[in-house]
Amino acid sequence: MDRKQLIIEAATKSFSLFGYKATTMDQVAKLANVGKGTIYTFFKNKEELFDEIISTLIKEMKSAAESSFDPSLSFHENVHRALFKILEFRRKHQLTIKLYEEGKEMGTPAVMDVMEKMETAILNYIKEKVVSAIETGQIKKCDPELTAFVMLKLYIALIFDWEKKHEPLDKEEIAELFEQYIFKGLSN
Amino acid sequence: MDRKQLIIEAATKSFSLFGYKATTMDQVAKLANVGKGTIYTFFKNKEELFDEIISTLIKEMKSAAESSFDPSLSFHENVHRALFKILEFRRKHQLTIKLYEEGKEMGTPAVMDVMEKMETAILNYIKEKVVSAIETGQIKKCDPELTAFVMLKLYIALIFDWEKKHEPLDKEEIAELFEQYIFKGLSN
DNA sequence: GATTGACTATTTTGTTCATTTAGTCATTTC
DNA sequence: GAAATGACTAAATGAACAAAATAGTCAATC
Repeated sequence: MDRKQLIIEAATKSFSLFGYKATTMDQVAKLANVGKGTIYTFFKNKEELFDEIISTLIKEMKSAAESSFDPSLSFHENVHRALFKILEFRRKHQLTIKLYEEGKEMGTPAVMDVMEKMETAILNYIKEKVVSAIETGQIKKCDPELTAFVMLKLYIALIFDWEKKHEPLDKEEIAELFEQYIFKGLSN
Repeated sequence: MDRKQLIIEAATKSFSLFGYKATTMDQVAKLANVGKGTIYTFFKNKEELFDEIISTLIKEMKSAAESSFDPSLSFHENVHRALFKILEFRRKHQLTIKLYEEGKEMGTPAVMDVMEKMETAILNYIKEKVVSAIETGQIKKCDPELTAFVMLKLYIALIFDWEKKHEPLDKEEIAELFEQYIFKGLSN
């Protein structure tokens, strides 16, 4: 039985359910059916355990997005597919939501750090895709970094902020809005 | 001498300097050279005094935006001018900065309420402009509320969030980006 | 009748002390 | 003897209480 994996799974479960701060190492040990000391043979401390989980999450997200990417399709279409994948992914992963909330309303430093890391990873991924879309002439010339930033902010605004005062938007609506605002433009 | 006005001015000064929570009614009374009881002959309580100040601020913001509106220019040029005026206003005004900070890092309920009220006022203003732009056929048919929301979020992201990790964008750059993303679209 | 500031009830803040928790390490287990 | 463990410690957190500050009142004053 892979003890390290057991620990990671237990910690992921607890972080997803209760957040970073409210997860104790005793709890993780108990959940993993492992002595607390064992955790410290694999991870230097709580934050490093957390970091490993997040790094894995980032890798999983990237490969989920990548697997939905089809170079024979248009950039536009690929953004749709990647968006759908990430949206599905997000629903499955309680963890991201929990952490986003904890970062915002408690400002737990370890969580803030990790969210920044995630944001940077996502921005770099989008940026890379934007660069190749410009190269292949699929979209207009634009600043890739700024464009990635705008796309992510729009996404976050639609997913998290809009829900605060309105009915949540479903996958199709979000994809449609992206198309309307970012790709086609409002001008007649 | 208009005692009510003196109170409002003193309170505005103190809110701007110290924020809502750190402003005491004793302080306001002293600053206004007025007995504390006098404040309560004009305002039911601290929050109502605060509300009156903010309502005035919102009115001032609206008229600042309105004054920058030029019907001979295109819709998107006007939207940009109006939004920029509002955000510039917000930045210049010590009070809004202080309140923005207090809302974000202390979450003072009265401040949060008021910030929401401000955001709603801005959103309604944009929405109204979007509605008439759709009617006059200047932009495509779209959900005015969602469009106002997206525009405001994009502006805030470009003006406040982008600066956290990059060189600030100037007025012209922001205007161009807004046109590029929202109005023209990225598609070729 | 308007104004006031001493007064009160409530909230906020500071402090102490008990509990919880991250991380260690001597002991146990296989 | 290497890996695993959980009782242990130092540090962080939070509960409980006391003290201070503050919003709002109201009888006295102008």
